[in-house]
Amino acid sequence: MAAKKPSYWLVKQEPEAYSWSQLVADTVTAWTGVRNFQARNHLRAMATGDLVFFYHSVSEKQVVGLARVQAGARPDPTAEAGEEWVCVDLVPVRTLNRPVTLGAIKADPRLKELALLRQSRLSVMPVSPQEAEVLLELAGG
DNA sequence: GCCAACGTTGGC
DNA sequence: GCCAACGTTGGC
Repeated sequence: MAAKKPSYWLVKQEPEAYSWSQLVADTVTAWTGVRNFQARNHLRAMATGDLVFFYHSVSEKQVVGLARVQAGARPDPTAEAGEEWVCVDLVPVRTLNRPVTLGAIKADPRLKELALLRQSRLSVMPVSPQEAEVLLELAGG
């Protein structure tokens, strides 16, 4: 049976809280602490092998890396008992050749529907295959 | 530092 | 169930 094509996602984090370089150093991290229902639903929809753009918010405002979902959603160990938050395990794939800045994303009409622009506070969001292709192109391959 | 967007909380 | 108040996020 052929492997299912991976879906693409984007996660947002302030580099001061947890940076891409920290993920590279850790080699794997549990993406815990998401406390928003919409973001949680996106986490739940992630499958092993899906690819995840890593965006540094606030101080940098740029996509800096590409990660992969090592294991799909499982209960978030940092959640209070009785709550139903989930997390996924992310591993770094590679650092982008060139970071893709928020300005560059805004300037590209092909990315105008990107959830990052339309819902600035959402921290986990889907990226269409077409949008992923554009992001990778802007990142220099 | 400011402010807009938006999610949550609590009074009614 | 509505909505004002409040807290947080994140761009500028």
